[in-house]
Amino acid sequence: MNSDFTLAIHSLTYLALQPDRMSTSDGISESAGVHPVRIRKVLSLLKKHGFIKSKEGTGGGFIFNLELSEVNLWDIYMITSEGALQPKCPDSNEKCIVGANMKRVLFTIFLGAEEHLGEYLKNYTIKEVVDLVNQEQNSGCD
Amino acid sequence: MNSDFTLAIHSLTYLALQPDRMSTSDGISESAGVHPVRIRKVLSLLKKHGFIKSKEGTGGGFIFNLELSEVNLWDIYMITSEGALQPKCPDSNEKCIVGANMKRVLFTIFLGAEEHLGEYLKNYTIKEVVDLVNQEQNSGCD
DNA sequence: ACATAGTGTAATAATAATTGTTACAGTTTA
DNA sequence: TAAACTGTAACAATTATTATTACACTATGT
Repeated sequence: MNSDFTLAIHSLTYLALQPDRMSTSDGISESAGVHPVRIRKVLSLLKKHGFIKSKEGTGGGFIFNLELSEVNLWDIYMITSEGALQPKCPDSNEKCIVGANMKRVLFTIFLGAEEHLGEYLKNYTIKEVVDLVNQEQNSGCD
Repeated sequence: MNSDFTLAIHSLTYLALQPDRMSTSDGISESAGVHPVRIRKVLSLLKKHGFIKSKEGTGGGFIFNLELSEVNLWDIYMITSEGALQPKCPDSNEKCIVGANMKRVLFTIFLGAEEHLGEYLKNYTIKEVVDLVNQEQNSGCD
């Protein structure tokens, strides 16, 4: 699974815990253990879809723009990773009945798989994720 | 998605259509458009689990060992790709409540996602895949 | 017996995908 | 006008995947 998906979840969870102030890509990247530019790339997608707001300049950063329960993991999956389940089949032999048709058959099956996965992911909103993170009971940020 | 999974499905479908004679890794690799050594690697896993038989030497090759409807895509997934849904999270900051706990929370969620996917994949046996391939109606192998 | 056609598998090379880094333009605040 | 940010593009480094080579081993046919 694409790690943009989990970075997006991580970032949104981070923002959810800082509802009253802007968080910087540096802060989030330190929490997530990746480069700040990657965070900005992922968050730029989330912003485009209205999940968060951003502000440039001193004191700027990112902040949640919706209720936590309005954003579920399927939404995030679709934005960051739609089609990621699809296998990248090599071009197979069109002269063979298997080679010629397998790609289409698998495409259909995996399309269904993605939809099915969607039903599961819709059960988790950022609120649920935040609750799960809190349940694990560890120390807070520096 | 891991392409070992789809190569395994491709190979088994190929074998399903050649029930009376052995197929070689060369033949399958030509149909699938990959290197024969990869086919042998993937098929060696399937053999280990009893789905197929193989025979070395002249006239040897691979052949199905079960009823087509005894092998479903979840079985194949488990053999070739178990855990593939799990994202490879970078090591995040243990001093941050999000960084410290996100990995475990995501692990749990994705474990559930894989189980859920399993329910879907169990609906497809190789028999169904063969039927779908035949429905697409293209020319046969050389 | 021995040439031929196969599997089985390890080691390595090539390629592709992902991730990190640098650079810099633009924005906001003080 | 300096400092602290976002937004992006371009490029470098790393990692993962795939192809290839090599060769031991096995069975068959002559």
